[in-house]
Amino acid sequence: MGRTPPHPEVSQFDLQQVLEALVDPVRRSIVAQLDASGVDIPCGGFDIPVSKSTATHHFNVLREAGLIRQYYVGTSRMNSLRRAEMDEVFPGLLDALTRQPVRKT
Amino acid sequence: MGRTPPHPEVSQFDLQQVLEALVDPVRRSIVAQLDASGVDIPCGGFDIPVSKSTATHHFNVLREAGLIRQYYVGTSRMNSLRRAEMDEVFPGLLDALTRQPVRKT
DNA sequence: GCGAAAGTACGATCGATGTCAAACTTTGAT
DNA sequence: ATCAAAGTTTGACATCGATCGTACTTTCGC
Repeated sequence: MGRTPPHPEVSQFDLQQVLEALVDPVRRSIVAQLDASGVDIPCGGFDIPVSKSTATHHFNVLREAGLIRQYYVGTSRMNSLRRAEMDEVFPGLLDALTRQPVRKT
Repeated sequence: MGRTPPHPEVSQFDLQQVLEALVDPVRRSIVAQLDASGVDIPCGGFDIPVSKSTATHHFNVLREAGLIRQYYVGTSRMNSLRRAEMDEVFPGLLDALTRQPVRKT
């Protein structure tokens, strides 16, 4: 593994892509948990009701949209919320979403 | 026709449903056009690249999510953005979205 | 009344996406 | 060296939703 996956630059953030990422409740929950905790969290450290392979998919979608940054620490893939960068490009968006609890299903 | 379709109350607005409505570019374009014009617009008065039956579907989704209010005037169905009510329940959300241009696709 | 205009209803289609299981890879610890 | 832990990859599957065409309904104007 060891390789750092590609991350989009701020200038490439796309609203459509960000919305498609955030419309999924599992992914919105991941973002909410990152936002609430304030620290980076490994993939396995989230409370989400899906299998590991599905989780991998969700993290990929979030990373490709620019919502999280991922880096390895040993065998763990850490996830960091790109809060400031998102706020810069889409001011108010994450605020509006994290202010609300994520729906159950 | 003549009958007024059902509209959700503010207390029933659901973030998941609102996001699912706004993730579609056509629907986001409808909301943006309503927001920009400031006046009510009949279904046929929007600049959207879909057939009439598809348009009907999109307006239904927006209405059921609480984003627009619909009422008949003759054979025309008028559409009104429920801006204040949305802002009340999801402050900042419409601001964040209408601030951005709707992507082409 | 009749025709046109504005939508709606109803299927049907087709692509996208969320999901999982199984096999694999990489890293750290013993 | 071996094993376990943490993710990834791949392929399959199922569901959902955007789309359209056609037929239908309602209302307005002549």
